[in-house]
Amino acid sequence: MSDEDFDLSSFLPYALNQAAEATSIGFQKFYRQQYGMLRTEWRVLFHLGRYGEMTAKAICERATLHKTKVSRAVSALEKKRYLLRSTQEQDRRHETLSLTKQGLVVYADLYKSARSYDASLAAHFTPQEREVLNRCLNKIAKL
Amino acid sequence: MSDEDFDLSSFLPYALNQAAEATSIGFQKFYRQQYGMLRTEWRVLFHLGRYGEMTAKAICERATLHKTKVSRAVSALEKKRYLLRSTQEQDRRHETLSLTKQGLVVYADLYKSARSYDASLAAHFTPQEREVLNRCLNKIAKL
DNA sequence: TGTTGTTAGTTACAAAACTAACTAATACCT
DNA sequence: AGGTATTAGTTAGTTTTGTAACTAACAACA
Repeated sequence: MSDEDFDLSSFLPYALNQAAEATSIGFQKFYRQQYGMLRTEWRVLFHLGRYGEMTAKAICERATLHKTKVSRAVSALEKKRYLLRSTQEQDRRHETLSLTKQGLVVYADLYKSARSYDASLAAHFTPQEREVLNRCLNKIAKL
Repeated sequence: MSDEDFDLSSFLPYALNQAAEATSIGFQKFYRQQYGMLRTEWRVLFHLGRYGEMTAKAICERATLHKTKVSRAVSALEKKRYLLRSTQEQDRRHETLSLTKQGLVVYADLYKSARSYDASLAAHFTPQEREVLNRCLNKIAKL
């Protein structure tokens, strides 16, 4: 690659950020406008809805999120009555988080929105492109 | 796709964010640790170094950045003596931004780092994968 | 000329994120 | 048992971002 070809759009961290931001802004309206949620809150909600009850620590690890961010998201979701905490008896440092009825309803709605939003993005690509894109992104995320 | 297959790693906005964050963290050490720069500052510096002098407005448009963000980055770069502003005579609302000698040196160094960092990322993929990845990301960014 | 509208860029205030220090519970080791 | 180290999670203070209102310069047109 010659020097002239290396502009920002071919610099992977930049291209990833631009693409990530573009899609995030589009999806925000579902969780932000409709439910007043922040991105981290949506992620925590999704984790609990999709994978079942777990501790904040487990969410941190699965989502690569810092514990302070998760702690605040959990508080916010609790205040909205979307989740419940329950301290584990055998080790009172852990608290199991689980969605309330209302939380499950919100999750179900956002889950549907996520799927259809994802489908609308996917429509711009061939199945092969989607496969490559998905594989590469997940590989990068684990670097 | 069945419901069970739709987890976060296959949700494009999420996968993009995770990948973007992973690569950004890796590249931060170059501009942040070495030069105390923020991401927006690096982007502005790169624009001026790569494409030559231009106004803040032009940078906003090329980089899809909000004007307040650019305004602050320009002030920071000016304070570091990496760039100069000069008000255009024919329309005194515009100011042309250009890198100082020192700014050019920093740009050259970060440019080299960016290229080698990018190459180290690219090494994980086949030329074909890189091509698909690049094309898809730039397409998404323009949606 | 004067009024209205637009544009480039800045500033002020509020929201959100990051870092580091903290608390409370438990484990480990003597 | 008692002291030290870890671990889960929270809180406090700073930095960074986002939003909206602002200033200054110019344009357009009566």
